[in-house]
Amino acid sequence: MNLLDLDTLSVAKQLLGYTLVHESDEGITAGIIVETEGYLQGDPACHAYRRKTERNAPMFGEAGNIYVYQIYGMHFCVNISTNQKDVGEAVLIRALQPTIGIDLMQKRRGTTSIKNLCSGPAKLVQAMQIHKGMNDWHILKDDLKITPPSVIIPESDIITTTRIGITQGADLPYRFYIKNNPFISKK
DNA sequence: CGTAAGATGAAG
DNA sequence: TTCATCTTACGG
Repeated sequence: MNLLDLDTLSVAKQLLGYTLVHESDEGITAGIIVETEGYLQGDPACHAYRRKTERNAPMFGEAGNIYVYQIYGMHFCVNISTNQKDVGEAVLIRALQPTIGIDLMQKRRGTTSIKNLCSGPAKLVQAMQIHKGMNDWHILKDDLKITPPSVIIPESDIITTTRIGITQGADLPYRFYIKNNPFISKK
């Protein structure tokens, strides 16, 4: 079965353990996805809740389409579009456990603490040098890609909670992370 | 058109 | 707890 054929919340869970890799001009950086959130149709926190606009258009692409947006005027976050074409749903990547190119991440982030490199959606975007030009790239076909886990994360090691930093839909249990992992976005 | 709020992070 | 910072999207 193909990961991207699943429904959005299933993709959000199964993405845990996958490695996100960016082959940039400066070098390769990579990290294990340890925290995700789902954004669905009918969900008021979803950028595609109301209608398709220039900003959220990548969410309506085929599953695997990349959606990068700017928030608070200074930060960027990265999502992977899910479901079929023309359905505005996606999974937000919230945290990585750094594995490759840690020196490069430290340089880009301006900090040496490994735990502080990718423990937040805007942090990992900076560490991995993800940018808006990646909109409409595909997560299996381009220089920003995912590779499967060597060991699948068991269901019992996946924690489900409400999402972070939103006011609408704050009660929906659409956030997932790997149990006991020290690299998630909260202490 | 004007403007409030936003899927954050760092510093105080 | 505050603030930096600016685009998007909604209301008038």
